[in-house]
Amino acid sequence: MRSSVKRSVKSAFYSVAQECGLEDARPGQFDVSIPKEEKFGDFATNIAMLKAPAFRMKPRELADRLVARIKETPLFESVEVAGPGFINMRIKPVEWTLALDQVFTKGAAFGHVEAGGGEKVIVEFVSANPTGPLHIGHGRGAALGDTIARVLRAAGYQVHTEYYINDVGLQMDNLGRSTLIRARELCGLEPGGEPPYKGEYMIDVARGFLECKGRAALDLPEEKALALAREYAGHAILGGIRTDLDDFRVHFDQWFSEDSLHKAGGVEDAIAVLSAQGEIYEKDGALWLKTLDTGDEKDRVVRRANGVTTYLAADIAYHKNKLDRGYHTMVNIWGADHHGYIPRIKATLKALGGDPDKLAVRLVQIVNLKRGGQVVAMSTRSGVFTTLREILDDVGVDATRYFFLMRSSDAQMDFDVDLAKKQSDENPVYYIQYAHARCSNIFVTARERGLAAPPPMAAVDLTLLTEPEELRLIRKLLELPDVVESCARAFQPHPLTQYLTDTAALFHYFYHRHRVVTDNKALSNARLTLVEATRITLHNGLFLLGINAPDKM
RNA sequence: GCGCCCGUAGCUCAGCCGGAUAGAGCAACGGACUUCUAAUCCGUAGGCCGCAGGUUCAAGUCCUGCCGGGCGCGCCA
Repeated sequence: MRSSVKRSVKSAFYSVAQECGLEDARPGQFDVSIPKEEKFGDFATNIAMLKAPAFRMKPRELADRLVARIKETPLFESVEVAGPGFINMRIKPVEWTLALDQVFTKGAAFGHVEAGGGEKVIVEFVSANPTGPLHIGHGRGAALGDTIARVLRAAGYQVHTEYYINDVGLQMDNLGRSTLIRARELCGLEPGGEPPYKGEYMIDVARGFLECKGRAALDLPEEKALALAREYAGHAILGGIRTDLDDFRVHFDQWFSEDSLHKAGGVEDAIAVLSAQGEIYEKDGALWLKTLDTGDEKDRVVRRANGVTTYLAADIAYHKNKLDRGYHTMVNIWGADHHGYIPRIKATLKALGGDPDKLAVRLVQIVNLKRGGQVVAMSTRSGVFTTLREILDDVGVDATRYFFLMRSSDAQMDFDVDLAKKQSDENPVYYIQYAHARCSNIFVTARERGLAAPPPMAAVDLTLLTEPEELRLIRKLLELPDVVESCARAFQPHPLTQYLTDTAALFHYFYHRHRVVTDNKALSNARLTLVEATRITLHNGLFLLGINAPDKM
């Protein structure tokens, strides 16, 4: 609906421009927004205020002339100038009700838009080191990345999701060492030091290691035992991570191993290419990448003096790999503590001849865990953290996802576990789900009364929907495509949660004022159709958030 | 010291490219179940948008400087 209005305003603009002898005037960027106050109409535009100088007119004067033209479109009931030069437009109610038809013709695809034009996008997220279970902070990134991927798909992009596994290096050695130390403890042997990873989960990993490889593994030479432990523990922990993510309804198209990158020579290859471009130089025996001129604070080492490549080198190779795979846009969801990394990867892309703007990094701010009113600091190394698993078991998938998604990702948040548990019944997600269940239940009642529910479209006269509560709801339902598009553009899904809350509120409001199933069969059919449109909208919106839409609660 | 994020109702947070009288949920208070689910609805109350300047028809929004909170500034990953 908004796009139809925008077209009308544009064509009015060109007409007026011609009248004024300004043939080459362009409307440029202007707003067609939904006013906060209903009395201002269905849509408002600020175009007259923006373009008045170009026409050498006062805003209201230009607005008057535009109004005369806009009015010619039969879509509008009224078009008027208001305030400093806003043009307020009201759509004929019947146009709204008839537009409801698109919800049914699109069905499960209602809300989808073509904005992406099939462009290839890769969304990389979570990518937690396989050295411990996912904690609550990873959960936030997982919910965000997965939902961004869903929204981008709905917006017409070809989306690939990926988890990058840092399965090499010092941390994996530490993991292996922790496993061996815990295993020796379990066998009553001299542990041989403190485990680098102190979390209790390491004891379970060690137990699994002993069951799988046998006690004899401990008698192997240190190097062999370590390699065995490292490999076993890495797989075991990654398996747990996959299970947690599956249960959180987060599924990846690909799990990309850093180790595979090394083995395929990708890292050396990337360094060679960048060297050939003159982007890498040698100093103090190490190789440095020129990142300074892309906004970094200093150049960065990619290969140490001892010949070992750095973490950055692998990441460069990984992003080169993404570039080579032909993605138009690369979305990375990172923890906020990695923000210093953005200039480095952008520098890499630039050096490789790619467009640094292809990389869109969304930083996820810290999740502070609150328990008994106390903020608990978390650290994988010390083993003090609340796992995603624990939250899922306590709070449930739906509420947890909603909780993470209802806030902007770049604001820190406190996750008050006690509150989330205690007040789970009052979590706003239930408000939306309840609206959906209510829709379904109305159909049950309607069928009991012998009505087809939802009714076949041919039997429905939508123009019977004339109550303000009905029209308000219809207007909101038809906003979904706009919301999806703007969420996709910003890589930011949280407006969708607000939209669904608003939609549910308007539905509950309608429900309390009007009976759907009555003796008036024609009206009942029209209202049942509205209920079905609401149900489809809520269902599709919840799906984008990865939240269930129950038929019964 | 430098860089990034945040500061809006008692609490948790929305407020997009500047637009009309700054919103939602929770908490508080008062109402509504013989009627399709009361996990709902209606009403009341609650604000120096951190502070100070600047830009303009218009600033919570943009710019500058402070104040407060968080994070980052490794030949760690």
